[in-house]
Order: sequence, then structure tokens, then C-alpha cells
Amino acid sequence: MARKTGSDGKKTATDLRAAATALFAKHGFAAVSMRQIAQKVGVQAGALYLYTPNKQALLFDIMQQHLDGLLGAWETEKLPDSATPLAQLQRFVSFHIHYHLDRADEVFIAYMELRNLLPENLATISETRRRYELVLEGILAAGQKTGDFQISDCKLSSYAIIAMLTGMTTWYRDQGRLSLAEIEQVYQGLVYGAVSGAKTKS
Amino acid sequence: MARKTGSDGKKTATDLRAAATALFAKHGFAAVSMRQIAQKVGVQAGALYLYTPNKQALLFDIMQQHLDGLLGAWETEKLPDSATPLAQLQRFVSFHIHYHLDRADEVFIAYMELRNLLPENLATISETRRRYELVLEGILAAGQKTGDFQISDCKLSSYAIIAMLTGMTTWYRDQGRLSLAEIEQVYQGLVYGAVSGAKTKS
DNA sequence: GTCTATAGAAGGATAGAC
DNA sequence: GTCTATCCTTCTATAGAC
Repeated sequence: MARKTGSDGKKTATDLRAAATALFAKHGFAAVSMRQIAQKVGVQAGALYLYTPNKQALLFDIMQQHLDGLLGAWETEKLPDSATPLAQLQRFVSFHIHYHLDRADEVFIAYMELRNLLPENLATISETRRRYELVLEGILAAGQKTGDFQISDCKLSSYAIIAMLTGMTTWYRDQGRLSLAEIEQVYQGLVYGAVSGAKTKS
Repeated sequence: MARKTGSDGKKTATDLRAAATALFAKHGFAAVSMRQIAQKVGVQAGALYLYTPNKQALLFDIMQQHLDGLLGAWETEKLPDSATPLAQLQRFVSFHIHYHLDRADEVFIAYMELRNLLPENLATISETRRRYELVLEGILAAGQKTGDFQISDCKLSSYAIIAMLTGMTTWYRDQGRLSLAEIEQVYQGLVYGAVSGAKTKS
């Protein structure tokens, strides 16, 4: 047949992105073929090129949309600038956990497939990611200034906290031993302790 | 020629592992071809199969050797059981940082390429990794018991701390803004604060 | 122990029919 | 908008010469 009955370009474009995201997350960008993606979408391989110029663009778009979405969502969820650094930090931790757990595949891709980006695409992605890191770094710096936090280095601490939180995506499962609310409380406590700077004994 | 002058099977075997490690870390397992590895070793692709049955075994061996080395090194570096939980934790943090930074490529592979392992190989690797996680979990549990640490969940906290520390490998560079000793101090402080459990204000 | 050559499969991407 | 067919490249792995 020349054209699938009930075919819909808009839907196919959306399906393509979803299928690619799922497959890249599961097997890795380099290990997934355009034919595999096409099969999951339910079209032939050639048809994919109506929606993406090539495989690389598909990866880049997935990452960029994810990071743009992350930054945009924070802008709508963050507390007013008048909020205390501690309140803002707690909001950030909660936001980061929920946003990332809801998008485990995209997160995985955005962290794991940087190597497979062309240099110019990597530069763009890195810049967007850096803007997100600066969100947390700014919160920590604000709390350092007010004396609410005891932090020896805001940049390193922001890296450390983001790595800690994002690490959740590697082991979290629904129906696990603890509820998400319980898990979030554990992490809130760890982060709060980390920035509250107990004195080292040794 | 039939055989390279000065060829040495032992050296080639070592070179093969080193070349594969470097390339897998840089480009990803699936994106690296046996031809690329062979070129880096300085032999033809066919010759590699004298030293590994296939590409999968190469990946598995790299991971397994890394994790076995990690566990073995900890056994020689850990403090006696008579040491305090806090001292043992500090030792663990220092050990983990240094061991991982010295082996950035292996660490990257061991964390990133789990998806590309065959199921039976994944099971073996996961079990070895779990034994390492239990090292930290045990230290935290000991400190919880003595009252030195205020930890709501030892398992989650061990995951969180390992993720935080391992995250260093993604950004650490020699000749960076801070010396390794300074960085280690920042992380020691963050970990100590996290397990010392400041009370949450909210 | 390493080479050359190649089998056999699979990959990304394009052309043209419908 | 999608399909079929295909070009051309690259891949893993093996066979056999030296």
C-alpha cells in the first residue's frame, strides 16, 4: 500500500520521539538502529526521515527538549525570590526528585549520551545544563550569604547534591520498600545536613 | 608479513584491554568497533580474537576486573574493625574518591555500560557492585547503632553518598580550580554533615 | 602471533512508486 | 505520508596463509 490507512503525520512525529527516547534509554543511542525505531513507531525506516534529518538530530532534540523543559518547569515551580534560602533549597530538592523520576528515560539519555553528540550539539547542551546547575549554586550562595548554610564551596556542593539526587533514577522503582514521600524525606534530610555543615571531628 | 617483528602475546593482551577501556570510555561500547580497537593496539582486527572470544567478553572482563579490584583494594585500605564508624566513613570517602579518580575510564564503563551486558553477565556484575554498596551501608549502620550518625535509612543513604562521590569523575580535572586535597575536604564535610543529621526546620 | 581476505549480517540514508 | 527497494558502508567474526 502507498499510505497507511488513518495515518497521521502529527501523531507519527510524536510517536517517533517517544519511541526513540524509550529505545535510546534502554539500549543506548549507538546500539539502536533506525529500523528498530521504525518498528516501534509502526512505520518503515525510510519514513522516519520525514520527521528528522538524521539520527543525531533525534538525539539532540530529545536532550534539548528535556533540558529546556527542566529549566522552564523550575521557573514556574520555584518560590519567590523573597523566600528563605532553606525553603528554596527544599523546593529545589523536591522539584528535582519529582521531575527526574517522572522522566527517567530522558534523564538517562541526557546524562549518558553526551559522548554521542556532535561537538556543536554538545556545546549547546552543556550550556543549558550549566544554567540548571547555576540554579542550585545560586540558592547555596544565597544561604551562605545569610549564614543559613555552612558551605565551603558552592559550586562543588551543587555538583555533589545534583549527583546525589539524580542518582535516585538508577535504582528507584514504584512499589519499592519505601514510598516516594518517605524517600524524599530521607534525601531532604541528607541535603539539609550536608549544607548545614556539622563540624568535622577529626 | 606473517608476524610482526618483536611481537609479544602477553603485551598485546594487556594492550588490548587498555585500548578497549580507553575507547569504550570515550565513545561507548556500542559505538566502538573491533577495528578501532585493533588500530589502537597496532594489530589487525582478526588478531584480537586470539585474546578475547568476542566483544562482549571484553566488556565484561573490564567491568569485573574493575569491581574486583575495587573490593580488593578496600580490604587492604579499610581501618580495623575496632575503628570508630566516623573514622571508617572518612576512610571510605577518601578511598572511594581516590580509587575512582585514578580509574576514571573504568568507572565510567562500569556505570554506563551495564545496558550492554548480556543478562548473565549483568547479574554477576550487579552482585559484585552490591557487595561494595554493602561496605558503606555497613559503616552507616554501625554508626547508627553507636549513635554517632543520625541516619533515617542506611541503604538509601549509602546509595546517595556513593552517587555523590562518584559524580566527581564527571567533572574532575587535574589543574582545576581546587586541589584534590581541597576537593576531598569539601566532600568529607558534605558527607559528614549528611550523616550527622541536622534536624529539619520546616 | 599476526596477517590478509572475506563471509554474512546489519547499519544509515535515499529514490521513487503509490 | 508511507512503502518498497536499494546503495553503500561498516560491522563482528572466521579461515587460512605465513
